[in-house]
Amino acid sequence: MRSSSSSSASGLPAKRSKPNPKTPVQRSPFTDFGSYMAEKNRKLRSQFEAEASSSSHLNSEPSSSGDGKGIFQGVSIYVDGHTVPSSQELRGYMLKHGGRFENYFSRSRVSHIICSNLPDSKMRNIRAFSRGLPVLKPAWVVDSVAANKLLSWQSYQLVEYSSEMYKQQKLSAFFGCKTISSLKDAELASESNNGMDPEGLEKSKVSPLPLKSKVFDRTIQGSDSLEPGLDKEAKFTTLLDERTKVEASTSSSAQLSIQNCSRIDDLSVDDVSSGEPTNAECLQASDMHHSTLTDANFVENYFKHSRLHFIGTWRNRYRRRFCNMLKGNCSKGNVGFCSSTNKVSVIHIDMDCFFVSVILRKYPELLDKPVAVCHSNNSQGTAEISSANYPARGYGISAGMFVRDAKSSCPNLVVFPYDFVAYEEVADQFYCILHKHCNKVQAVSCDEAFLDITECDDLEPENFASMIRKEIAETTQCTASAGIAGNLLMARLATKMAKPNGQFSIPPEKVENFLDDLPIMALPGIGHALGDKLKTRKISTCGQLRLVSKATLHKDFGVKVGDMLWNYCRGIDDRKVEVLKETKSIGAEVNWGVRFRNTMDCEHFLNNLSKEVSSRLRECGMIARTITLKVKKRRKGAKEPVKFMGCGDCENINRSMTLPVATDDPTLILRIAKQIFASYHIDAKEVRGVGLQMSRLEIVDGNRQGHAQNVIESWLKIPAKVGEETVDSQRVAAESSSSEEHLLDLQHHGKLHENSQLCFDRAAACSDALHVNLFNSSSYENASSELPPVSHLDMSVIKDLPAEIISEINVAYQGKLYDLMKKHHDDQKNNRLIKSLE
DNA sequence: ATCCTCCCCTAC
DNA sequence: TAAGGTAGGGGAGGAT
Ligand SMILES: Nc1ccn([C@H]2C[C@H](O)[C@@H](COP(=O)(O)OP(=O)(O)OP(=O)(O)O)O2)c(=O)n1
Ligand SMILES: [Mg+2]
Ligand SMILES: [Mg+2]
Ligand SMILES: [Mg+2]
Repeated sequence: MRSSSSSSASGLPAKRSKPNPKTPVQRSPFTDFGSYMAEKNRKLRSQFEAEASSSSHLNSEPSSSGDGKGIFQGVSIYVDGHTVPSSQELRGYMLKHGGRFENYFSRSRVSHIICSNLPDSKMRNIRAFSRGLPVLKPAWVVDSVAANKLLSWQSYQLVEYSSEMYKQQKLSAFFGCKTISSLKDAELASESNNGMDPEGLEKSKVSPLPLKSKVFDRTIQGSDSLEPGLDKEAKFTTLLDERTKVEASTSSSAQLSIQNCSRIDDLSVDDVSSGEPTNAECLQASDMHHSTLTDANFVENYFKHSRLHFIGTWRNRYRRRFCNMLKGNCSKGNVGFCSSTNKVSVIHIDMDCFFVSVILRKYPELLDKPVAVCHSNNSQGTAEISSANYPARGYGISAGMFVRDAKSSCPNLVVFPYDFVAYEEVADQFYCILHKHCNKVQAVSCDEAFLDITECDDLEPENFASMIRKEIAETTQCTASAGIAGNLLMARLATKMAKPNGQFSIPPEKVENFLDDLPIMALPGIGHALGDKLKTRKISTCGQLRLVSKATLHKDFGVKVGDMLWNYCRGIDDRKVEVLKETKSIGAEVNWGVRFRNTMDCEHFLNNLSKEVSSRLRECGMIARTITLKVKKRRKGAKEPVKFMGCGDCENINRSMTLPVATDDPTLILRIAKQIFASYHIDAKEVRGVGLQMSRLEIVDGNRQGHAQNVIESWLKIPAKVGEETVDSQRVAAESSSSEEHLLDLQHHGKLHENSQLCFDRAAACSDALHVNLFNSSSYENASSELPPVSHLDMSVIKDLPAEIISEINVAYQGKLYDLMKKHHDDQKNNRLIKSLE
């Protein structure tokens, strides 16, 4: 009540509501959602007003210049990197003149980013990082103070904003013309696809409709289509022996030829050991961006192209975009109270061959031809298939398979490159539709969710499913399939039966029969390891698994896993449809293209990874106490991996360290990571993968100032290590002091625990938290950042748009549009009321 | 018992 | 050439 009224007061040109709800009260944005949104909208409004006033060079905020509240009223800056004047001075200016200063970047709390000139290479990062907020020179603040008014920021921009490209993309998605969306990504595979790739082809055309060409026809000729009517067994058998990834050292094929390659010159290092060929010497000149040896910015570039990174990070983007939907959807609904009277009804819905379906919207004539999505079309290549459509699956092609294996079983396979922006858009549309029709949605992945429709009485489950599928197909031009059953397990199994483009219901009385011959591997939670273990016990179907006693299962697999097996093979599943639970860990790892010549290379990489992890923590508003370094080390005797630039057969070496105080400081994370790495005592040349994971998370304190003080305070309370009274963090970090290393060893052997905290010096705690972040600049991550502020939208126009489009725009604005529309609606009523009273 | 850390396993 | 990530569940075993 209270919060919703205050949010509506601040969300609008709230001239007649109280001028400014007192700002100094800073509540945690994450504990009070209403005020969080209110604050967010307030920020956007002030930004809008600052922009609007730019032509006249006057601040349009009526109160701010007149009533002494200060010229920076409503302005909240984040200072990135070193500036002149210093960030502390800028902070002083802001606070003195009614503005705010944020120590940490947050899209919701920052209205302007202040940054000094940077080298070109860093510009891109800033651009991505700014997320649509103006990036300005410090002079904007200084000059404004001097002029005693808020000056237009336009002429102080550090980065010119040309977001037109993206806006067009976004609009094209709304109106179903999909000509532009992947032009930019087309070059990805065009180089490798030898002109056989229809994506590359399209680049040379302007027509929105793909025309057939000779090359094109040749690629698709002679493909057989898959016989449609597969029965249950057939649908599930592929799951049994799909194991294709064997790291055997077949010496024959695509081994890299060892060449005399020129030494990399931008990182002059001369201690490359002689004798055996080094990592650097194994590379060819054309490898520029494919390994850590040649690409100083490898981490960022790698993630930009990684499909697994895309699907792995999607959940957090969803969390942010649909946070308001997640809030109202409390999962405590029917936990069995009403289920006695009303049978629980669950729908599982999953897009059909998602990545392929998305691209085939532009090539409908290929729908019945074998098509896959993959980085490479090279029939010798070890690139992995991401998704294969159903005709392709008829040839045994499935996700994770090497493209050379796929092409060898199906030479006519058409391969498309990735289009992550498009997947993101379709996923948004998908979830928009789900949330529109159901308030109990459990997101599983970017193309898959559970719905609890027990309380959607107005429609039979089957009709509900077909209604939703129809809307998804019409909106996204991609098909989804649905499973309907009495619990999550059976609904998920039903979906497999339903695919492609269908739906399937398993009523309770059919459950036993359905499961009898079902291969156990088809059960969720049973993968290769469990499958093998059961196979040695001569168990391969659910029917056979049912014959094993619960006690035996407990003994062999533990209580929880034993229960799961016992329940699932009987179709029992107690889980409820739930919203996303709180995050427990945040991490980043790279196990491809990792090749180091020496420790320096490795530490450079750790530096980038620390920044990456730090920025991910900050995006989530989290800090962490435990840092885990994960390293993959080439196993003794293992050859160069069969997969190009892969990690091959490795030993995993993981070790964690818990800090006295939670952090998100990249400098501190780096220091710990280096220490742990040093404690491994391994040769950097043997490293094939590196990861950093942060756990023991805490939600960041709303008041960062207080937090920073606490950190410093508690760090200062820790007694300094003997013989380490100098606090030169740079030096200590750089030389990786051997005493620290020993301390870590001791700790790991259980001799020290609390004392291990001593190995961090005070400088780390006091180190300046401001720094240049290396944010990911993948376009899908900024998907909604380059739009105009939501306050620019004209509600009277918006409200007349088709619901579909409103919904899309709402997603683009992370749900803020609906809020604003509601406020607009309420305000209209108020206006009328006020008018009638006057 | 409960909480750790260090794994392995699973899913997309 | 090619982009083998991410996060949660849970078991084993040790510390408390
Ligand atoms: N090993 C995997 C599994 C999945 N994906 C990506 C591509 C898929 O399109 C998407 C969704 O995964 P699904 O398991 O839902 O597979 P599909 O949607 O492709 O096929 P299906 O029709 O079986 O759902 O995730 C991937 O890149 N690599
Ligand atoms: Mg799918
Ligand atoms: Mg899926
Ligand atoms: Mg399984």
